[in-house]
Amino acid sequence: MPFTYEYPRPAVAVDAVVFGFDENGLSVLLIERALAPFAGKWALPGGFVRMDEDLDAAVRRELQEETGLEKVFLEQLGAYGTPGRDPRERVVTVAWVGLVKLLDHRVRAATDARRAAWFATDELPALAFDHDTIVADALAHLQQTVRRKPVGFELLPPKFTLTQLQKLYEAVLERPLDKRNFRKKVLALDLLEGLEEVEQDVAHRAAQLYRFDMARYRTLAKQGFAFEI
Amino acid sequence: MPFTYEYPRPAVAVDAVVFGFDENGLSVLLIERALAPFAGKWALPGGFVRMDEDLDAAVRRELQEETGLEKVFLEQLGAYGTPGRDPRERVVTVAWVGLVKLLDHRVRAATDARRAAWFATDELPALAFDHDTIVADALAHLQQTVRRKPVGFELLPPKFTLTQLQKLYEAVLERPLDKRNFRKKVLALDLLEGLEEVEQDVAHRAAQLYRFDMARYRTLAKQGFAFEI
DNA sequence: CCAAAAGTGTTTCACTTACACCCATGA
DNA sequence: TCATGGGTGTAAGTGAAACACTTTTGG
Repeated sequence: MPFTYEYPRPAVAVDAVVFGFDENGLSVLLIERALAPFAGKWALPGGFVRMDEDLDAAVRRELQEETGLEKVFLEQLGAYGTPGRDPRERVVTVAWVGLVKLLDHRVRAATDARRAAWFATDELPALAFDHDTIVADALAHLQQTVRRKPVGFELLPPKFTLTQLQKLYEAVLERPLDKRNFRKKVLALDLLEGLEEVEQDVAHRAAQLYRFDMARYRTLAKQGFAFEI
Repeated sequence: MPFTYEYPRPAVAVDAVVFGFDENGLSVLLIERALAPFAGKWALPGGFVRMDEDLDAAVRRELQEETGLEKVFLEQLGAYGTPGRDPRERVVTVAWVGLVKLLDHRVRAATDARRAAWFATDELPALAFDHDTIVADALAHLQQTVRRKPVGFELLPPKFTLTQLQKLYEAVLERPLDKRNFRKKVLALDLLEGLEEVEQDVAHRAAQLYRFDMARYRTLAKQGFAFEI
């Protein structure tokens, strides 16, 4: 069932740079390519856009199919279309940055039909296509985003400690932060709701758990918000 | 000479939101559509990407062909690909934000074969396709960019006064700025080079002219830079 | 001499930064 | 009782914001 056009057309694809976070730091979700080109290499999850689906629907579908992830927080990163970036033919891809609560998703991603795995951002293998560039751009984008929106919380479980939150910011910004100043500033945002619970099963004083106030979160996310830390 | 593919493909286009600035404020360059759909409506300059050209090359070519503009400062805004955004068929467009020194280009743009004209950003007509949305996103992008990079200077003539620069920032940010604080901050950047000349033919005290130091400009543009004003 | 815009400093306040010790808990 | 991370306050410095008058020039 061929499709014919008067002028040649690039193929249009989507790719996702999905970040997760846990005690080992920041990770990116990759899949191992089964087919040429770059067979055996790791690459970003993604695929071709269908004619009747929006770009964000396409990337959500591909994430679901290839890695099992659903309900991912996604922002568009930009289009990559240099001729030759795919050796087979001209492909223009629209790249997205995704954030997930890693612990929720670790197992499902690894047990899918295609091999999918999380890689620490400081130990990434060489990737297929121009995906190295896209991941580097996505990291830079995340560093910017984290200062403007409280998206950090997209990466944490529903209940978390202030130390976890600080480690997350340190991992994204790649620099150490002062504990007292960090707590002062983040609590001053009036975004966190302190719970009556503490973490369990730790060999030291148990930390208080927090969750974030969704209403306040949406207000801040909409207004722009500047979290210089 | 038809082109046939196994699966259907969207068309891939580029569109440019080019901003200019003069004594009347901030303007956007539009072209009047000759053909359906939206014949007679104003739209962003743009067109389809050729198979052998990069995305930024495509937008530069279209700008040259449709408006006469060349050597425009361009940044990618993002991809727009919702099905139905073009009533004829599926088109994914990659939008760009451009900045030009308006006075250099005013005449050429208006004398081209197709009708092209500058519109003040606060008096835009209803645009074809989803171009209203793209322009709104481009304005938001410019407001962000202007705080992070000294791109404001892309919009001014080579020699300019501090008042012109302040008016530009006021137009982009849509709020008044304090004259003394503005001058203090912008001069503290060590980016401007004061000239021995003053403006001519004004009915009041003539203002000193400045130009910007390209080497310093590139340093700041690369480093990120934060110009909160 | 009048109109119009250019040019110029200081004070106040808020926020950022640097910094060190005691506390609670489980092993 | 020891090891581990949790939790807390203050002082100094820096940067932002508010604010009004004199100067220069051409008409």
